[in-house]
Amino acid sequence: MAQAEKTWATRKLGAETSATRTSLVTAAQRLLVDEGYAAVTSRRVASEAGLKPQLVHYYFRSMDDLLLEVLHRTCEEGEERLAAALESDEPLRALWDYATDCRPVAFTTEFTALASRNAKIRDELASYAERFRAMQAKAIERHLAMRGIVPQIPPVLASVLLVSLATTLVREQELGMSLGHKEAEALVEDCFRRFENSGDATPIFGGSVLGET
Amino acid sequence: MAQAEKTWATRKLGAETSATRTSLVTAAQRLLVDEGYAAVTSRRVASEAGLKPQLVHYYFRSMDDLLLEVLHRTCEEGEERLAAALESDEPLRALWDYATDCRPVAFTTEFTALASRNAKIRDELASYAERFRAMQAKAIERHLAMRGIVPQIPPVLASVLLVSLATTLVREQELGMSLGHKEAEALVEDCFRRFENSGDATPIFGGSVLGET
DNA sequence: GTCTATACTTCGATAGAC
DNA sequence: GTCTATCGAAGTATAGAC
Repeated sequence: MAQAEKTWATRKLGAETSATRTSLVTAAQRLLVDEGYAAVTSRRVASEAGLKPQLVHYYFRSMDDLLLEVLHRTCEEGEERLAAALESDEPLRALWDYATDCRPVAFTTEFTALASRNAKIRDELASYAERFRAMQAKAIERHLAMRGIVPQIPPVLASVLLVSLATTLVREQELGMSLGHKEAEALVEDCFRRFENSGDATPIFGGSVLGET
Repeated sequence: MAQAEKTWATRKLGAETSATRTSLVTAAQRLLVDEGYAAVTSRRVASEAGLKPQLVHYYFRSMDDLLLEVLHRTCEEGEERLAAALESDEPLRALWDYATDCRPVAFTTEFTALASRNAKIRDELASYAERFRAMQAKAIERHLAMRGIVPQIPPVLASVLLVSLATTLVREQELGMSLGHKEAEALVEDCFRRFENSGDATPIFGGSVLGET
C-alpha cells in the first residue's frame, strides 16, 4: 500500500507541452459542455480525439486531474474574454453579453455539480469566480469614477445581480422556459440606458418597467 | 431487435405501491443531492437501501426512469412547501426563505446538468419550474391586490429576480464564495421592508443601499 | 518521451427461479 | 408479485514495450 502510494506520487507522465495532451484537453472540454461531465470518460475522450484510451492516463494521473486541467484552461480563456469585454464604453452591456454566452454557462453548470464532490475543483472554481467578480466590480467602479458619477449601488452588487440574472435566464432558456423572461430583458435594457446616463443601475429591480403607480 | 424492443416495452415491473420501490426512490434522492448524479447507480442505490442491485431494474425500466421518479417526487414535495410558504403574510420573505434552502438548490443543480442530455428530464423540470413561477407571481399579485397596492414591477419579474439571486447566493456559498454577498443580502432586506409597506420591490436593485448621490 | 497490452472493477440490464 | 443468477459492455488505472 505504501508501495502503491509511492507509485502514484512518482509515476512518470507525458510532457505538458505535448500536442497529444492538448488535444485530449480539447476533446474533454467539448464533451463536458455538450454532453455533461458523465460523458468525460477516458474512452470517450480518447475516441473524440482519435486516440487510444490509455493515453489519457499517460498524460493525466486521474480523470479528476484531466477535469481540473479543463477547468483551468477554460477559465484562463474566459478571463481574457472578460477583460476585453470590460474595456467597453458600456461595461454593463458588455458584461451582460459576456454572461449570457451559453457555452460558458454550461461549463459553470457542470463544474458546479462536480464541485460538490471534489474539493480541488471547488476551490479552483471559487477562486476564479471571485477573481472575475472583483474584475467586474473594479471595471464598473473605474467607468463611473472616470465620468465623475457617484454609484447608486456598490459596483460589486451590480456585478452579482447582473451575472446571477444572466446565468439564470440562459439556463432557463436551455430548458425551454420563458415565463418572466421578456420582463427581465426589458428591465435590463432599461437599466443599461439609465446607467450609461447617470451611473444608476437601480432599475434592474426598478419601478419604471410596468408603468407608474 | 424488434424482439428486444418488444421486451423493453412489455417487460413486467414491480408494483408502484411497493414499499421496496419507495425506499429505492428515497435512496436515490439522498445520493443525488449528497453525492451528485454520477453516484446514482443501480449498485449504490441498492446498497444505500440495503437491497440487491437487480431490484432497481425490477422496479424501474432504466436508471433514467428512476431519476425521473426522483424528480417527480421531489417536485411534488417542493410544490407543497412552496404553496405553504406563499400563504405567508410576507410572501416575498417567505419565498426568499424557500429559495435559499440549500438542499433543493442542490437538486436543481444536478437536474439542470442532467437535463442537457435527457429530454424527458428537461421537459419535466421546465414544466415544474414554470408552474412554480406562476404560483409565485400569482401569490405576489394577490397579496398586493388584497391591500389595494399597485405593483411597481410585474409580479412575475419579482419572482424571477428574487429566485435567481437566492439560487446564485446559495450555490456560491457552497463553493465558499462571499464577494458581494453581504451587499446582496442588505439589498434584499431593504426590498422586503419597502415591499411590506408599499408593494414596491424596487430596491432589490435600488439606489438606497450604498448611500445617496 | 511516447504509446500499448493488460488487469481488474463497476456498470446497466435481462432471463428466469421462487 | 418478488427477487436472484448472470452477462456483456464500459470504467479507471498500471506495467511495460518501443
